Amino acid sequence: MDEAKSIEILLEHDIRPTANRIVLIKTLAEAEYPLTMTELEDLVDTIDKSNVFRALTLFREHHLVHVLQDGAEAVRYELCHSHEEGHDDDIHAHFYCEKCGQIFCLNNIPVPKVALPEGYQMNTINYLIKGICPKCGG
Amino acid sequence: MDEAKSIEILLEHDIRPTANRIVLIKTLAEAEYPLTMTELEDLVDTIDKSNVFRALTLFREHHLVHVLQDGAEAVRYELCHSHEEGHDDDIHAHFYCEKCGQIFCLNNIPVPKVALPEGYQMNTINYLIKGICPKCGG
DNA sequence: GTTTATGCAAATTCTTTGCAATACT
DNA sequence: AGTATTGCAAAGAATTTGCATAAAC
Repeated sequence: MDEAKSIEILLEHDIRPTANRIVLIKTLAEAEYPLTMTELEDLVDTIDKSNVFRALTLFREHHLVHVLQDGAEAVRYELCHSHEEGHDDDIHAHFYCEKCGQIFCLNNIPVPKVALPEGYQMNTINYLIKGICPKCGG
Repeated sequence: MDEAKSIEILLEHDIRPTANRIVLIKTLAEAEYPLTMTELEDLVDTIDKSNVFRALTLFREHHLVHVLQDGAEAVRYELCHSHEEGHDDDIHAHFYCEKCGQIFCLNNIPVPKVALPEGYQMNTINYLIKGICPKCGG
């Protein structure tokens, strides 16, 4: 992505296009997969991590980036219901409430499967729906 | 869950049923949603966190628990492709390779949607397929 | 008696904040 | 001038390891 395009994107989201932010956008755009903050830090090691952090926070607030693997922000464990080695035939959907932060298991909603491209072998699926739960939706 | 059942589960997975592990299994089984390590630590505050950590690692290795929100273990950012406030109409599937740890965007695989129970409002979906990527699958 | 599990302390890593200096309008 | 942005340093939080003791087989 060229600089002009980065600036355009920033302006579209009402963010002042500073030099640092332009580099960050460019780096994010060119990455082949979503980056962690740390990876982004390492790719643009001219920018201090506190600033990377603040830029990403700002981008999120302005809906310029979205966060993958949730907003619960953490590794979570639950018991497997199936007892076979290697895979889990009880994969159900989960719901993450963006207001109260709680995770709900939607046990009776099986995870829909998709056809994978050639060469990919599926083991399990994380299907996390994010939104507002009944309690918070009032 | 009673103690006998916890012991049975541990033995089924070839794990020695020590007192600590029995408590951890019981706690995980009774939790209404997947727990973070920290939450588990707090629920069973008799057990040191290093031990909780080692027990969970063991459980994972023996396929007794599975990990939600991936094994990349981290919050990741990527550019939004849609520019509308509040939601993202470019939600596509992601693939996490359990061997090399890389995340792949499956851009041409849209995330399948499911019908939510009454009261839940969806905002976005994380659809993460875990398995082995073409490179690692040889 | 040998192996396995545990607790404590401490090392790492990752995320976040305080503050003074700098850049922008 | 006044507000927004930045870097540095350091605080917090979460995860992970080393090691000596205790428990299990």
